[in-house]
Amino acid sequence: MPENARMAARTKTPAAPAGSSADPADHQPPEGFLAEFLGAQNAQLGLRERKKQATRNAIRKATYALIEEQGYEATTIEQIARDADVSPSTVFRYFATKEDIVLTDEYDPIMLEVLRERPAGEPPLSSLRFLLTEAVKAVAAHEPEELKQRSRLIVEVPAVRARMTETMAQTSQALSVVLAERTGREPDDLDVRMFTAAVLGALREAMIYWGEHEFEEDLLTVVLRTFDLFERGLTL
Amino acid sequence: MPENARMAARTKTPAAPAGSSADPADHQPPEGFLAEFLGAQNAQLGLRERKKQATRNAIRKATYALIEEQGYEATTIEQIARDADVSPSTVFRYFATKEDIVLTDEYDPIMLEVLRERPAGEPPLSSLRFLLTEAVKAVAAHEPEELKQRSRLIVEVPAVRARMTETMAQTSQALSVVLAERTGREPDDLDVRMFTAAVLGALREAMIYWGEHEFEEDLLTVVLRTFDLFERGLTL
DNA sequence: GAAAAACTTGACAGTCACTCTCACTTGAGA
DNA sequence: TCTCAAGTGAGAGTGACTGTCAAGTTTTTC
Repeated sequence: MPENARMAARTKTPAAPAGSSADPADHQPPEGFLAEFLGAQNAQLGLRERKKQATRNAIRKATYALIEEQGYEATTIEQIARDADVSPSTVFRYFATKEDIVLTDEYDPIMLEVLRERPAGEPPLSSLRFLLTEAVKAVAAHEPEELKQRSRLIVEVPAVRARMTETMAQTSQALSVVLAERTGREPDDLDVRMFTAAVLGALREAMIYWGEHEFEEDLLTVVLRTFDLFERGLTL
Repeated sequence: MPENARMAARTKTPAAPAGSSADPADHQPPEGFLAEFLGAQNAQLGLRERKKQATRNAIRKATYALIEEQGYEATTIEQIARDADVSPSTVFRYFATKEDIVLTDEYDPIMLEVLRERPAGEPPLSSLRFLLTEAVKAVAAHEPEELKQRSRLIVEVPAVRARMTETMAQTSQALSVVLAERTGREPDDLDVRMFTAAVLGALREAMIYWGEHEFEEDLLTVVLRTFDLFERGLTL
C-alpha cells in the first residue's frame, strides 16, 4: 500500500534508466536526489523498524483518505485509529499532534546534510536556492497529490498552517546553524538567523499563494520567483 | 495541541476616526503617537462598553498574574475566570484562545492607518521601518513589563509562539494590501507579499533572539539591526 | 534455542481547551 | 417606565492529548 510509493521512488527515475547513468553527475544531480536517501533507508531494516514504518504510513494514509472525504475538522483521531487498525494511543505515539500527521516529512536532516556538502565559497542565498528547489522537485515528483492536499489544508485550516510555520521555523533554526558554520560565525549569529528566517518566511508566503491560486503555476516557479526577489536585493 | 479554527470572530476595533484627534481626555503621556490612539478610545464610551473594557482588562491581568506565579501550562481558564470574577464562558467570549489572552494587542488597525499616511514616494522598506520602530517604541514605553513577560512566553511556550506567528502573518497580509496599493500593484501581488513576509519573518526571529538572550540589548536595537540587514540587501 | 532484556501496543482513566444552548440579567434608547 | 438588544452564567458536551499499566512482540544474550 504505502510501500509501493516508497519503492517506486527508490527504483524510479523513469526518464533516465538507473543502471546506465547517462549523466556523470556533475554538480546538478538527476531528478530528486533527495528522494533516494529516503528509499535507501528501509532496505535492510529489522522487522521491528519495518513494522513501524508500515504503521506510520497506514496512519497517514487513513488520515488523508478521511480528510478527503469529510474534511479536516470532522476527522477525529479515533476514526483515524480505527481505519489504520491501531489504537488512538498509538496514533499519538507516532505523531505528536493531529496536524503532524498531515505535515510530517523527513527531508530536514537530508537538507542539512546536503547543505554541508555545498562548495565552500558558495553564497548562502545560492545554497538555499539549490537546497529548496531540489526539495520542491523531490516532493513534487515523489508525492504530487499529497503536496496539493497538504497545501489546501495549509490554506484552509489555521491549525495546520500554524503547525507548518512552526516546523519551518525549526528548519530555519537548523539551517542557520549550518550557514553560520559555513560563513565562520557564531552558531546563533543574529544576522544569519534573520536572513534564514526572511527566506523561509517568504517561501511560506509563496506556498500559501500557490495554494490560494489553485495551483495555477508550478510550485517550483513560485519558489524560483522568491529567490529571484531576494537576488534582486528584495527591492520592490 | 488544541484546534484553533476560529479566530477572526472577535476584533471589532472601532473604525479609528482619521481626523478627530481633538481628544479632551489627555491623560496619556505623548510618547509615541501610537499610544495616543489607545488612550483616546475609551474616553466617552457608554457604560456597557466601559464595562467590557474592564472585564477584558481584568481577564488579562488575572492571566498575567497567574502565569507569573505558576506558569503558562499550569494556568487553566477556570482559574483565570475565578480570579477575574467571571465565568469561563465569558473568558472565551473575550478571547478566542488562551494564547490570545496573552498576545492580543490592538495596534494593527492603527499601523495600517499610519502606513496609508506615509509620504507617497517613500520606499516600502522605509515605511515599514518607520511603522515598526514606532510600534516597538510605543509598546516598550506603554507596557514594558508585559512586553518582557510576553517575550518570555513566546520563547518558552510553543503554543504562544505559534499563535503570535499566526497573528504576525495576518498583519503581514494586511500590510501587504496597503503596500501594494501604495506601489500601484494588485492587492495580492506575490512580490509584495513575499517582501512583507520576509521582513516580518526576520522580525519574528529578532524578537525571539531578544527573548532568548534575556533582553540584554534593547528590543529597538535588535529591530533596527533587522532593518539594517534588509537595507544592505540581505547580503551576509 | 531458550531466557532475558528492550521495545511496542491497547485499554483505560483523566485533564483541559473550547463549543453550544438556553434562561436570566443589565444597559440603552424611546 | 417599558422594551429590546446585548452580555452573562450554568451546564452539558466534544475531542485532542497525557500518563500508567499489563500484555504482547522483537531483539539480544548466553
